Amino acid sequence: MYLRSNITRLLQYRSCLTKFQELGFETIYSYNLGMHIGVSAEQIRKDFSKFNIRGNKKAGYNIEELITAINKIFNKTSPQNILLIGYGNLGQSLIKYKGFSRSMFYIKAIIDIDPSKHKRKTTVPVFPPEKAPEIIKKNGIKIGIIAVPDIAAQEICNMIVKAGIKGILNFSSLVLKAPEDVQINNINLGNELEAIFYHIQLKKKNI
Amino acid sequence: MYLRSNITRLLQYRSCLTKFQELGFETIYSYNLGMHIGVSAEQIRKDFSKFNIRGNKKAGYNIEELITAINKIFNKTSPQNILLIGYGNLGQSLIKYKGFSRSMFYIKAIIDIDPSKHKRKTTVPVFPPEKAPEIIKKNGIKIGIIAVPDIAAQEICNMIVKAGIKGILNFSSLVLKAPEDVQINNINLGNELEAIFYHIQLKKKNI
DNA sequence: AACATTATGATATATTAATCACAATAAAAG
DNA sequence: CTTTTATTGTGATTAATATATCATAATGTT
Repeated sequence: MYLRSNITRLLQYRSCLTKFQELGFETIYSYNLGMHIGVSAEQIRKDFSKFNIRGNKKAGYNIEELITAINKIFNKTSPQNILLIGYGNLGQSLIKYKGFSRSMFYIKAIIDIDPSKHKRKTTVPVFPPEKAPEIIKKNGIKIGIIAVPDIAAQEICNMIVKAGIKGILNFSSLVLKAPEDVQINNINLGNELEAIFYHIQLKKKNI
Repeated sequence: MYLRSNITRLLQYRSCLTKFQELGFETIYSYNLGMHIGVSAEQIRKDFSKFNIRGNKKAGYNIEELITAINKIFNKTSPQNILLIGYGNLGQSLIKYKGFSRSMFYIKAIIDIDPSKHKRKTTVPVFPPEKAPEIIKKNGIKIGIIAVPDIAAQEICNMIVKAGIKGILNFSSLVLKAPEDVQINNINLGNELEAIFYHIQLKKKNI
């Protein structure tokens, strides 16, 4: 399957490189990295080349420089604030998940329609939907995480996009409609399992 | 972007169809469904055709039959047990997430290396890693969710694959190596945000 | 009989990756 | 210092995959 884009690969390279760095390596060859990620050495070099990352002929790539260069591509210069919409099971899980802050993304505020949640003492404040535009504009928030039931997802999407959101991580199972300049990535945990299960059965039959 | 596979689309069709069904519709035309999902009518019909789903000329497709047919493709005849490995922040979030059971996937057992977690009173029992093979075999578990730190992911993967796991939902940021017949899907929440952020900046520059 | 829609083939286009090829060059070896 | 060598950098070509478009026969409904 051809589902990996070059920027997905870059992120994979980075985590692999971090691993090598922790193991004490200082340089790495394209061939070596490719082996570990499962792509060809040429692919590795072309990806780097495309982003103007240069190696040292005969000596390969300096791992620390590589990681720095990749970080620069993703512009991790300043922390980014995010808005979480939906404080149900999934939303609460996401708040507890520490992986975002590792990547310098911070959930600045939460939006939920349930008034009882606005009064709760939480580390991140919870607001009603009508407050969303104000919060987005005041904090210059560019990314929203949609973790509301399907039925409410498109409406919320429209609202936050109108308020200035340019990127959405969508956990609903709907295909959200938004202007071209809004980047939407979808994650559906249930669907992932269904797809895995489907492929398992397919492979079973193929034998 | 060409990142949608036909089975991903089928799942999208299903959630869209459910929405239409809730709104009281009984039939739908390929053109109509396509509009809502963002693909062409021909694409819709070809996807259905590939899986031997037939519509009614002039009258379109019966929504209920479509949903049933899609469910059949994903073989939702019996609930599937899953093994969760890693009971840290992410793992605990996944346990609380109710979306899996909606898709008839149930987390049967949890594996974690921390002994203090084995004694905790949890709805799903927590076992040490060495128990994993036994649990997998005894329950005929085919799918595992890897939610452990990167450093431990490959080792865990090897162990559960050896014990009979055929599908893995991998939340670590490593590219896991496993035999061809093991289906691995990757989710990395931090990377998703980074990718979104990257695209936002890209689009900003393009204007 | 008219018509709208499905079903499907054929063709074209786009995207991505794999493969081959080879010049350039820094490092290592002699 | 010169030669050798391994690796990068990159173009060209091919292949694989996915999607878009066009075309048209088949057919159930009106």
